Amino acid sequence: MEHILDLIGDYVGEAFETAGFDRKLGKVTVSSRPDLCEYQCNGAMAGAKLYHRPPIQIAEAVVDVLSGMDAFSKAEAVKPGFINLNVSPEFLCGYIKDMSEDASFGVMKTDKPKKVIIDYGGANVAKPLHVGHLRSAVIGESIKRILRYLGADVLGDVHLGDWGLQMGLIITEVKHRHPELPYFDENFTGEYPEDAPFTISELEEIYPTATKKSKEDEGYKAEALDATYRLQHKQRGYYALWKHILAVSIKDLKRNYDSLNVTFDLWKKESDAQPYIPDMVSYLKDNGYAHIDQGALVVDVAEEGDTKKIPPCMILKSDGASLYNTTDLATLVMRRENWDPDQVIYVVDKRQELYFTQVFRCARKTGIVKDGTDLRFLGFGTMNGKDGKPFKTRQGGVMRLELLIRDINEEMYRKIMENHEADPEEARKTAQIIALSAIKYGDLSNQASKDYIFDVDKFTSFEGNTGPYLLYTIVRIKSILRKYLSETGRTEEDIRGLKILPPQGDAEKALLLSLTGFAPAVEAAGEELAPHRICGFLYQLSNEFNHFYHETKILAEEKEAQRESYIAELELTREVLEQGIDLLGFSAPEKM
RNA sequence: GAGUCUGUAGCUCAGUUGGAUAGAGCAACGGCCUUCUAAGCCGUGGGUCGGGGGUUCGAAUCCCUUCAGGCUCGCCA
Repeated sequence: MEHILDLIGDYVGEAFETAGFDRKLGKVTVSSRPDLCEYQCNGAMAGAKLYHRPPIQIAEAVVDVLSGMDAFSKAEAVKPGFINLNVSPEFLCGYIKDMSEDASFGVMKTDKPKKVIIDYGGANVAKPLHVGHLRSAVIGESIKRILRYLGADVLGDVHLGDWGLQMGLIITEVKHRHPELPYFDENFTGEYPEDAPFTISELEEIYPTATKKSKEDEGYKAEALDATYRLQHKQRGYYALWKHILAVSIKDLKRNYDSLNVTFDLWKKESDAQPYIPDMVSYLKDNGYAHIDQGALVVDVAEEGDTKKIPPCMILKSDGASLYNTTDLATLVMRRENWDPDQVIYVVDKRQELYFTQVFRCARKTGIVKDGTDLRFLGFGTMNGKDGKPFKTRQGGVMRLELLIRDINEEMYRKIMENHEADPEEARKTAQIIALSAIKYGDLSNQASKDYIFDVDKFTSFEGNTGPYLLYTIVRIKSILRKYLSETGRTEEDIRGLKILPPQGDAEKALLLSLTGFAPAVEAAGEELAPHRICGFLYQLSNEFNHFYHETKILAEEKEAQRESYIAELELTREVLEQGIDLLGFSAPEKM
């Protein structure tokens, strides 16, 4: 379905052509001066040089043609050479009708779906999620939904950190506490227990304890290194214990991500990429890509035109061990073999940008990814506290994500109970829904690449440009629709068949005009990987709706056809808003 | 030191890729609830878009310069 801007642009282009100018000049944008007009075209000014004529003359000639067209209720040429346009209510109504019948509200799905893997989440096994993980999860989830909505074939991969010294540390600490366990008996040949010898909360305590010990005690550290080595060489008992760590930890991570409404299609781990490393390393060596420098195996990735020296991409450390780069490159090998993606998007802290530049260049240069694979780095800024410094607990420690969410849920629950009489159980559920919208919208409404301030007070006050405001708007609409159904005895199916009439008043027209912005907003968000574009659209739409709501008696409207038209408009607004917040990764309650 | 990002109202942020008089929300002040949810709506005040040059019909947006801050800069992830 063609966008309204293109549709109008076609008319204006035609008018340019009829008046004797290039139709390319007929590009139309939403007006920057809504007090003057709805849409504008600046092509006359661009054409002034081309045709050596004053822009206003060109504009006037074009306006002469436009005035005869049914699509416009106003077309005028203004001072330097602006062409100001209002669309006719009938034209707008026609577009809205098409939009409401379109399954994706006018969004153009790609006919050739590309295969995309989004690498987000960034969780580590045996470590609780903390606030630092929030942005990756929230932004990545939204990007996944947006691209999928645009028709791409998308896989979200959590890419779990489950390899390396951290695992050795945990195993060592477990060994110290329970040396009698069969995992540490090298002569043990039987079946290992099915249940893990620790719970998730024990696991979360074991890791920091072990880290602390290893820093203070050389012997302990050596033990951990040894355990890591044994694990990586799949010593039976260690490997079995590691499996327990994974199982316990992943179960807990899933629970946490679920509570954020974040889901992954792939639960791949760093360890899954390990088998690809040896072949990859020999490939890099044999083809002359990698060479030894200062004892380490590296691939040069400097390119002409670099504004600074880009250090080489290190493949193996001077002790021969692999490192993060190795795993990430091997992961690309694995992804190519298993899924052959056209695009891989990394949603990670922006401080890793240089590092990923190295990895991307190395992957392209060496053919680890096929030509044309689009490797995208979507770096996000730091989540800061009110003081502008990285978000911390009151004690100055790292804030666990679970606790942050719980705090906001509590605060929300308190607010609901304070404002309304509500069933406590119902209120708990509603509080969760609203709190999630507050957290996610607070993040997504900012540009991802910028640092942003996570102000708990602001988010729990829920006024203005916030998630709860959007939910409130949706709930209002739902409430009216419910009442309409019960008054008329009609079904939700009936509502979809109601006819939309050309808008009568300014508020109604503004609402419909605002609705037409859905497709461009979603497409822009997809192209720029920028969910905040959708936030901006939804906020504007909500404003227009609330304005319309206050000006219009909907259920009390006397003319039935008009009332039905209002209801149909409400339904479309609701559908668009709910689709919009779904793309952001949250949903609306029935009441609040 | 080099590179890079950021700088817009007291605070938090937008600004549709160069358009007209730079917009919201908080905070401040003033209105609107016997009528579809007031978590709302309407209004008032608040700006040298860090500073300075340039490009052009036209700049918050592009170029140069300068100031301030953040981040990064080979064996961590």
